[in-house]
Amino acid sequence: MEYNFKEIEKRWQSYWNANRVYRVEEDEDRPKYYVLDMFPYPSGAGLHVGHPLGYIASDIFSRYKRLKGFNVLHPMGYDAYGLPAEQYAIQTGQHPYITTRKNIERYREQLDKIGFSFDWSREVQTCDPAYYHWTQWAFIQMFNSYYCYDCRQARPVEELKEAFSQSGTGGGLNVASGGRYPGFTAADWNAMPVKEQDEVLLDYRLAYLGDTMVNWCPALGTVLANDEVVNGLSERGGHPVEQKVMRQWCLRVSAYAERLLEGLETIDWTESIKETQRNWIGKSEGVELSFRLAGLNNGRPKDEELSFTIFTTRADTIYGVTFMVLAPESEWVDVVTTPGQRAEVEDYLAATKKKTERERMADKKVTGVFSGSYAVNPVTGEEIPVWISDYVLAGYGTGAIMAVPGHDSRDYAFARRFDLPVIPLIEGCDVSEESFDAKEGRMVNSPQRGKERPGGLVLNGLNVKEAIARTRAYVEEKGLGRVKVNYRLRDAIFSRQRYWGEPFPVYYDADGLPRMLPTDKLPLELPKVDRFLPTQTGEPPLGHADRWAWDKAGNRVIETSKVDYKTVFPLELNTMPGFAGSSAYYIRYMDPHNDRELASAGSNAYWQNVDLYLGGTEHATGHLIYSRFWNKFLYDTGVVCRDEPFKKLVNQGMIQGRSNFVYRVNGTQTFVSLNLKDGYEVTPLHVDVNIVNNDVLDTEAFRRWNPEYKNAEFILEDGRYVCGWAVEKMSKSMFNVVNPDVMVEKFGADTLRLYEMFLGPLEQSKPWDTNGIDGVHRFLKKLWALFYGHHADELLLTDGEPAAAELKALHKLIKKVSHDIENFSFNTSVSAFMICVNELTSLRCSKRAVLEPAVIVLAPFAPHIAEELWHLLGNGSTVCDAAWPEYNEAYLREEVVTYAVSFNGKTRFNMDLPADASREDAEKAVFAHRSAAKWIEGKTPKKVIVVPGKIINIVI
RNA sequence: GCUCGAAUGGUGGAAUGGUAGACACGAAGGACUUAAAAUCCUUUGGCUAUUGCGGCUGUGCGGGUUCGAGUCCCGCUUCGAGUACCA
Repeated sequence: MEYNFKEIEKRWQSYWNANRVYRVEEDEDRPKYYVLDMFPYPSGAGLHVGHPLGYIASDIFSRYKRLKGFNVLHPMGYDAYGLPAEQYAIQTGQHPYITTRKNIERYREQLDKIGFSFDWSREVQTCDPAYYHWTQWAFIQMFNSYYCYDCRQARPVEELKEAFSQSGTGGGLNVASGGRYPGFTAADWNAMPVKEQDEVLLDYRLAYLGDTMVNWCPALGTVLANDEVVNGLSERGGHPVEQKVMRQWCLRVSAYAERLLEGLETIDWTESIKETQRNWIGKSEGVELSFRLAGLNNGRPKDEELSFTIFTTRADTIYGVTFMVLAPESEWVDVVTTPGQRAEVEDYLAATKKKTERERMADKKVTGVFSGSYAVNPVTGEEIPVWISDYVLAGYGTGAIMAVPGHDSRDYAFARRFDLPVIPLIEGCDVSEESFDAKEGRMVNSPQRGKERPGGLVLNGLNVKEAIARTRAYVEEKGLGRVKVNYRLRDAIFSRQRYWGEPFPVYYDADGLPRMLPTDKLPLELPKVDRFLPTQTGEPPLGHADRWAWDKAGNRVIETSKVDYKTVFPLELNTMPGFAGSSAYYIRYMDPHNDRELASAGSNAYWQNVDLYLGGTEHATGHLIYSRFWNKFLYDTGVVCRDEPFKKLVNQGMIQGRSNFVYRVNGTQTFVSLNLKDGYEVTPLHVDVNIVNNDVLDTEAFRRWNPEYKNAEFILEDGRYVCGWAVEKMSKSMFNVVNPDVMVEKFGADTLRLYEMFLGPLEQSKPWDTNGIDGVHRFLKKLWALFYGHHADELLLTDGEPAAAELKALHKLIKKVSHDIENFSFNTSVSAFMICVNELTSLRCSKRAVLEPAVIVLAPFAPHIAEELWHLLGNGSTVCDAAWPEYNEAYLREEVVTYAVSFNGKTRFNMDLPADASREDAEKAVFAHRSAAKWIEGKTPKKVIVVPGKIINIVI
């Protein structure tokens, strides 16, 4: 009987489905294990062969853990809200409700063909109201919380109110805020109208409405988070992005910066992705220093001292400060600009405002303008000019810097452009061509000779590290500033002016202040709006929903399109961004049908957090930061029991496309084979990889492929047309997209699964290349032949006692595969299967006692054929319920071991010895060996090194 | 610029400091076939030697540690990924 994979796979897929084989329930008697894949965006293009790579790996691991006796949670769902889904809907001119449903169906169909062990009863879809109920709920919890740095956790805003009414902002409060309001006393607070109090509180909430500089993308008609902007262009679609101040919902992710950083030490992720997150969080320790403005009156009373604050990590360079720079957006710009400079400054501000972020970056020209004012160096007392330039960012630090051109390359470029002085501060450094940015060397000119002040700061002779410490101490002692830790991590902008996302559970009261919906009114469902397209002006499409309002009785208004704001309040028109729905989905899988809470305490206590998370590195600074933040917040509020969501993270590499080329002789319809093309003037053209097999073109299919080529002629080599190839991104335009369905159709799911693993190490990016798939398919046929022979129809199975060689082949396999799975080295496991089957074939082994454990070991990799064989072996239940076999070292022991004998490190001959020979035995035997004398040449060996079982090296 | 990672045959890739190139593809030759497909067998890093047992060389480059280095250390080169006016 032939290996009929189509029939086998169909049979077992429907069996697993009908018998709910992969359904899991909490089971206190078994240890849990939670394996999670990053759930997909159901895009219109469907799955290509790259997508299942991680799913196959996690499926192997899940099945393995299950065979090892764990209760494995392995769910799947769809991240269906957000930009990609909506862009696809716009492109195809269909409503996102329709496209999303269709795309999900298509994904499911494709996934089902590959034979995954997902528990589909736990499926979640982020666009399902029953799911985003809890996204909205979490948002409300964040709105009702503030962050306390002292207790290092989120606390209810009620507590903050209490503290304000007791002692205002005094009383040692150390909490996260936007710093928009100056400090106040308890009396101030208690005298404030409620409306004003609410506005102040908004500046402390973890979910807050703030006027922030945002990344506005006109083409997409929405703002974007920092991680959605790449090189000043939108990640989706590559549209230009500009900076704009807008009132937006934000999440105070920055409050968690330190915990997000520290948490990395407790989790098992690759060093590179941890490093990426560390850089993204961007912790830097430095000092904030106040600089007084010199003699500036600008219409103010002369005695009023004005000073602004800067942040620096290089406090040691204080003696090299030759000018100050403010960001154009800094609130101090207006203050420092003198009447004489006003016109010039305003021209400059207008010019920088016009530029987009991208233009600012692309434009390497150094620009800036003098404000007319001078600041006083707090250490030297010198007056230095204050400039304005867009190389200083408003969003980082204080939006103002002290410029040290001698030791900062950007300051250096600015100083050279505007002819400002450069003072070297490190012994022997040369600043005639460039600045000396390295933090090493001995300080000089600090202070410069003749400029010493009594009791002043002296850094000369110290190294940079010491100088930084000395300066910090001095600054604190003299009250010139304070030690400050800055983070690059910004708050996440949480509003999108788009239709296809979670509506905010927010309405605006008569004062225009945001109010949360009562949680018992959730979910607030997304209204079905026909005009869902984004707008260039930033008016959210939900504005087209004519009944999008909330009445005082607490109901969504459904009766009237005339909104009477005496009785009815407008609902928030923005929707949440893509990462909202994906930030806590792993919690929802624990208890997906619970309509009272995100997940019950019991289910969370059982499943805890994700043991193994598989996905691409592209989410390093997006989803993987937001999820950790979201989870930490829920941890603070006691909803989940673990501080970190994902214990172990494995990143699968990307599958690139492997494009094929044909070479058309210029001006003809003649195509010349790869190795003959040098004799012709040719143009390489992409050709559909699906009509190329092992780089050989199916010429007939090529003529049919495109009407343009129906009369194509070929110049062949050895009777074949050989195509060229290149590794490129997998994309339709390069005709290199390979669909998993095609592979399943041609070779079967088991072959596809094995082959994707065989391709190379999981973490490595690699091109999809079908050139080797035959070998894997052949392996399955050989395995089949162990049971059925090649052409015979009778079963070869026997019940005999296995021979030593057979047991050895089996136990070698179990050992290798057990090891490999634990180390995610699936490619070498596939090799181990091939070796084992080859050995058993040459031993003509069809013994049940050998084949049965081998089938169990294969089951995670190729579940369909394993299930079929498992039943052939006479087993009733499914192979998924079997137990993973343990290997026995005793069968692996060799009776004889070959030693390599070397003289002075050169291997000269091999020698067999009993496996249990001691070092002494080995030493004795080597001198007795007939080949030894030739190499020893009568000399006395100085030393003999014996590596048991491997090497004997004789040093002469 | 900074950070991280990688470099091994024609190709994908193996190799706890111990006979480099497992396994697979491709290629060459052969068996079975009228033929093809399928299947099986042999060879396959390079150079060299062949009548046989062989010899030399070889893991991007240059050093080092070691009896012994693809593997560890130092210094480069190239490629890839991430990140960037972050003071």
